[in-house]
Amino acid sequence: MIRSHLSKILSHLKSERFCLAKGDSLFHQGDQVVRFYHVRSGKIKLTRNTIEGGQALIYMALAGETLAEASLFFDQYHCSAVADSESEIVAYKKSTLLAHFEQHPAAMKEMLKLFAGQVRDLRAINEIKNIHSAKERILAFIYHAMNEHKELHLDMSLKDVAYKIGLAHETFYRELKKLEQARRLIRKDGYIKLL
Amino acid sequence: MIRSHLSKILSHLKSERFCLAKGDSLFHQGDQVVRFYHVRSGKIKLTRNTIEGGQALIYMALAGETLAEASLFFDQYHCSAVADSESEIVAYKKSTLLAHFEQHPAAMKEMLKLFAGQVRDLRAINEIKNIHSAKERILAFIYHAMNEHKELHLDMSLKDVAYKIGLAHETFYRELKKLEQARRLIRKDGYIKLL
DNA sequence: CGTCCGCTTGACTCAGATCAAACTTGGTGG
DNA sequence: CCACCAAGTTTGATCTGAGTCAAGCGGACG
Repeated sequence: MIRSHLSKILSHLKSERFCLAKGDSLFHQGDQVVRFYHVRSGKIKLTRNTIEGGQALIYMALAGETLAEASLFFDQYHCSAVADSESEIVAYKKSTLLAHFEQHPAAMKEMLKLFAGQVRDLRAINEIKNIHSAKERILAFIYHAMNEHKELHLDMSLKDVAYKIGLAHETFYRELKKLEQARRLIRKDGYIKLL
Repeated sequence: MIRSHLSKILSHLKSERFCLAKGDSLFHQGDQVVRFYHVRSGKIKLTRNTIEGGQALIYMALAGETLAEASLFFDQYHCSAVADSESEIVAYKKSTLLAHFEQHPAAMKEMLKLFAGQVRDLRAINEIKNIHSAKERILAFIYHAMNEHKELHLDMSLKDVAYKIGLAHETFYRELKKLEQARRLIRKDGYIKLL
């Protein structure tokens, strides 16, 4: 899991702070890009209008992550952002940020590193989604996301994890239970420990 | 589809040129990262060793694309690269590239833009893979990847496209045929045109 | 106290994976 | 020029496992 160190990079930059209640909107698809956001706490659901007129979750930005990275270089947001729980957001003006990068290449380099990690991470999830067996898919995800102690701290609901790896949440619960019964892992609180 | 403009960014930088025959290896998972690669022609298959000891395709880098972006900031390659057809590769020393970025922030900014686009693209594919219906998944992919004329130029085999969107190639062929018979699209040569 | 939502389990169904086989196509080499 | 091979494409038949619907539980929160 790639975690942002953005706050370090941009600590002395002028910023705004927003506190959102669940359901509050941050921006809408098609809006002019003015700000770049960093999630301090809570979670922000990014959705996109689908062809059929529905809404599809494209990403769940958790505490410590940034969102709409690509928007920095585009004029309009290509997705909408809504708080999925009470959230605290730090926002930087897009123009301020780009100007800062002009003058501080080191900050830009950190940003580049951050994005590179994102690319790596997304490709891994993409690969995982090609595993058809639910059990193997779950194991692959845990291997991918766990820390060096073979532990996975779940900073989101199991339902969201299920979505993240492309499984129906019922299937996810079931397979997780089976894996636990087969002594492949232990679950407690917000942790999963691989055996 | 995000296409690289890397050659423009790095045109005057010292580089090496490799010509690979199909099957030739560029680097292996675990190798020390020395160079950063840009595909001029052909295609490079990126694979990763799976837990079970197999090989999983994680990305097919086509002409104009870069590969192993994340490796710029890591010591080892996290995947292996093998030419999937006769390919021409331009390589830059990692150290040269990073030094160039130090002195030319504009180049780094272009790179940042490139990565940001990649992130956007990968999230889109991720979203597409969550669509369960094969037919809808295929349509969503075409919508995503087509140009302004509702045409999609396939620079890879249908089999690879099937893999890219996470379908068994048989299913992909079948649904494509159905869509063609239902006059939703036209297929000819390496093109798909939406109606 | 009621509502919401994540979690859990059961039963059923079917769409897509899988196995199998044939046919194109392109390239290689004798 | 043809024989041959490899790989992509196509179609058929079968089957299974994951999606879906449904229903109940429990904790958080106002």
